[in-house]
Amino acid sequence: MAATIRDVARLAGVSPSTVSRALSLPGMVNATTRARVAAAVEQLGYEPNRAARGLITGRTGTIGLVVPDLANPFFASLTKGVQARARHHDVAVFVADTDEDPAAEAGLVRALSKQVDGVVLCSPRASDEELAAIAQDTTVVLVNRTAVGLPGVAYDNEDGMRQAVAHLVALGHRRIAWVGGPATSWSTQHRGLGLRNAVEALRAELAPVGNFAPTYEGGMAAADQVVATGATAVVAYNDLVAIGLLARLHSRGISVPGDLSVVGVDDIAMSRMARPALTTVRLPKQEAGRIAVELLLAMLDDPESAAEGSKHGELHGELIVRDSTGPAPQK
Amino acid sequence: MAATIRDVARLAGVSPSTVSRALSLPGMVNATTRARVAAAVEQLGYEPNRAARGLITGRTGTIGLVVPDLANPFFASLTKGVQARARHHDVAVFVADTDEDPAAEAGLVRALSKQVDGVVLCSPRASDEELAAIAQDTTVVLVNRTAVGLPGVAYDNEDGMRQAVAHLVALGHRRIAWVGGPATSWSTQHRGLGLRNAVEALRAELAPVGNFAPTYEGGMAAADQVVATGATAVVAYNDLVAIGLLARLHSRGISVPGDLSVVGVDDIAMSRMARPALTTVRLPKQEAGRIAVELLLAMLDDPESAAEGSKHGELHGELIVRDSTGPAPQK
DNA sequence: GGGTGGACTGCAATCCTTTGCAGTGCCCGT
DNA sequence: ACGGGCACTGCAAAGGATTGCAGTCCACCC
Repeated sequence: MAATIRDVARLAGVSPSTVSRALSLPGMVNATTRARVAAAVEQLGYEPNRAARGLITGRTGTIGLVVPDLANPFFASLTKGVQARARHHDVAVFVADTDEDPAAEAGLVRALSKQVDGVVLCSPRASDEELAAIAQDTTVVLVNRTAVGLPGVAYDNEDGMRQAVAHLVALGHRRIAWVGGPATSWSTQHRGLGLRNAVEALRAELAPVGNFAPTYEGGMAAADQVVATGATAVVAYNDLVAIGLLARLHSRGISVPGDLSVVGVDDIAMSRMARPALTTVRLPKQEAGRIAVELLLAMLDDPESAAEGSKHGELHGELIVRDSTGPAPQK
Repeated sequence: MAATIRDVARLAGVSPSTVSRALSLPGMVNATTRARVAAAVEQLGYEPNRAARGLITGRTGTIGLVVPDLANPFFASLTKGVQARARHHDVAVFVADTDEDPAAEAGLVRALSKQVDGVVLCSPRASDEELAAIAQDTTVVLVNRTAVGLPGVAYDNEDGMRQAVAHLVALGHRRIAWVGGPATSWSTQHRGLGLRNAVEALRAELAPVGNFAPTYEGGMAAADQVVATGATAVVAYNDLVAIGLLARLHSRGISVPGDLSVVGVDDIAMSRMARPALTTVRLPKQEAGRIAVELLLAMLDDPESAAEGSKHGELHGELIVRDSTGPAPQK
């Protein structure tokens, strides 16, 4: 059906080898020949068969992306970034969604590894050991976390938390509650740490209320405990949790930001639509996806750089102040 | 590196052909031979090389999915459904996001068509002619709309709108505003039609306020016009628009549902987090993705059914009543 | 006992492209 | 005038799996 390299060769009056070279190593063929080949390619609408090319080069021109949940806007943005960047490099992306099941990750990556050159893995919960095992199968770039020995792109959570705390302290808050996400989550750990450091540096006080699901429901569940801490401000694991807090606080008649200021993390689309619009630390999600792709592709092109390992991208968050934070209430 | 079919053949003491058959046409090989092959496969961890197989069978074991915007929760859910179902069939999914640029669709499908067996296309804006042209390149299943001669899965918008109107009329509303999405959108047209029919059947009155972007901003922009119609209820193109309406109405001090009832369409995650929680027509988004995959795979397995054309899936929406609708105000 | 058919299995071609190696022809230097 | 080198091009193998065709072997029938 589709034109093959032989058809092009025949039409251009050259051998298939020459066609192949004219396309991939233009410097190696005479300009006039190259033009004839180009014309034939054009006329026939020829495009190299990727399977055949992959068979011989060992490369598929495809990368995989594994995320916990596509329906989560955070991962959707990430996916968008990955996809856009990959297309820019003429690389296709297989996406796979683990449905928030960390156990499925390893199997998925293994299955994927046969069909792709490498994978971008977003695995907030897995341990470093599990990740190391997964990385045996194929070239892996982590996103949204780091792990020793593995390349990845992550956010500077400490810095983001510092910005949030500085904002709250400037508003007069002294006691700040912290609603963590899943205990095993890399981000929870780093955000918690960043918060402790920031609070200490600014002579405020942190009131952690434990670990909750990183969802709207998680936020609803945490709200009453937040109130019980007596804090005048709260930092939530992410925006979904913050919005859950907002909902429960509202139904309890607690005013935000009058009685309690709320800060989220991520800046998903929903945040600016929340009522009150949510103050949050914006994470450049698409950017993370883009950088992960660049990192992965660079490793693929030059395996040395992979060996040298631990290539990292680090991204900074930016505090977006909206209406959910305000001056601390006077006692 | 990885084991090939010849390695397996050697270990099992048979020819590569027999291994191939043992795996894909088990009935053709002797049970004991098959067992030996199976053991060898197991021991070597053999998996057929997809590129090599694709080269000869002409099938890639991959389908494409083209959506306007992955970051839109509606399409994210759809993607999730497609992806899950495809994995179930051991088929990989390339996803591509057109960034809401209908002009990019054709090119994207064409590029994709070289690498996939077929594509699931979500193209709300393209004309029937454009779609027909696109479908030349490869096997296409439409999702979220229909077009003559092309298979697709769509929602019964008329029915969904009828449910919404029946609900509103039962609450005493007689004049219902309608905020349409992009004029060229298939869904806008069908929802508008369904609304007109339903309103007529129930002796109410429709007040269309025109076409807006299918976004939060679109809803904000439409709100004042909705108010100006004097309607006591409004149906929005989708939930995003409805949430935008909610925001603007709130800032104008118009009570929902006290002064005005609001109904959306889609039931995205955000809707139940809105304030007030949004009454909406829930569309089975993942289900649509799943069915589209089934349809596509069936057409691929049996091209006849493709020729017979116009295979369709139809899905029904379900009205989810939350807090944004209430009794019509007494004049 | 020879012939026929059935049940398996193997051979070899094929899918399409890339790439190491071996030309071919020409130019230039000596 | 001849050898060497350069620039370019072609040959052929390779990559891994599938499949039409042909072969082997055995059992069974007449």
